[in-house]
Amino acid sequence: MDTKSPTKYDLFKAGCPSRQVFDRIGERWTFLVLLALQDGKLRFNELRRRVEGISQKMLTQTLRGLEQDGLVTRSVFPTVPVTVEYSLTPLGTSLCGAVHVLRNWAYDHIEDMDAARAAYQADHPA
Amino acid sequence: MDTKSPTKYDLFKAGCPSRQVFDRIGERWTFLVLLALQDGKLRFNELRRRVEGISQKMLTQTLRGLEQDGLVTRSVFPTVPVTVEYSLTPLGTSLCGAVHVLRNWAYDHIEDMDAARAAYQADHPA
DNA sequence: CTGTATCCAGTTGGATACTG
DNA sequence: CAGTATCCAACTGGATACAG
Repeated sequence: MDTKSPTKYDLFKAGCPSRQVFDRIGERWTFLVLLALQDGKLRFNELRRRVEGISQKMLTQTLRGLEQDGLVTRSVFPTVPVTVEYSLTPLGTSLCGAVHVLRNWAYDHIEDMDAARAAYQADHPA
Repeated sequence: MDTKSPTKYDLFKAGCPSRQVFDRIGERWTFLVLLALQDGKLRFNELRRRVEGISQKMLTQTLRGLEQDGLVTRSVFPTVPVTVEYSLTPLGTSLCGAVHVLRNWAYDHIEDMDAARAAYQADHPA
């Protein structure tokens, strides 16, 4: 059991590991960039095209965050113009596995959630 | 295989199930409230005390979101003053399972991420 | 106790222009 | 190609006051 004791890290305390990771994952684009890289390395603009709706600014920012956390590797090749490749680190690949569980849950239950929202609207007239 | 085909829901398209669920989970307090309820029903102020740092406004807002998505049930008892209990629905309990995978990943790998951030700082002097 | 309503400072993130 | 820099409109969320 590698998991730290609840005494050291309280789930409901600020700054616990869960909050750190969920803060990163919750950044809206992070999990998409992570999943986009799971099949192998991609260049900046390839990523940009792959993830619908992401702006250049947010892609840069998201990648920097992932790089800092040791989840993604940035490789620069001194071609002209420059070539930059991004790929998952082993840690990033590992996180991807956990993200997939949530992703699969989403696909399997989205209709239940949609139905619940419709029912809620019906019960709560404007 | 219940998972919908990639044709119907493209992971990288706006509005796909993953984005909807991650948007909700990513709301900073959502996953904490979800996990706080996994051991049974709680009242509003019990939840408030359990989740460190959440404001009354955000707790209300988070609970309304979870309720709309069919993840949490709100029960009002006409006592004086009023008593309100929140509990997970089966759908919410199901989501909790997926959230736990990510939570456990966080506990198991937070030190790797901390180390990566320290290394990044060392390599990128201000 | 369990909220709702309002104010407002801080953050987010797109658009745009520019660089090596 | 792969960014950086800047502006700014929109959204977020805490604090506070009030209510059933």
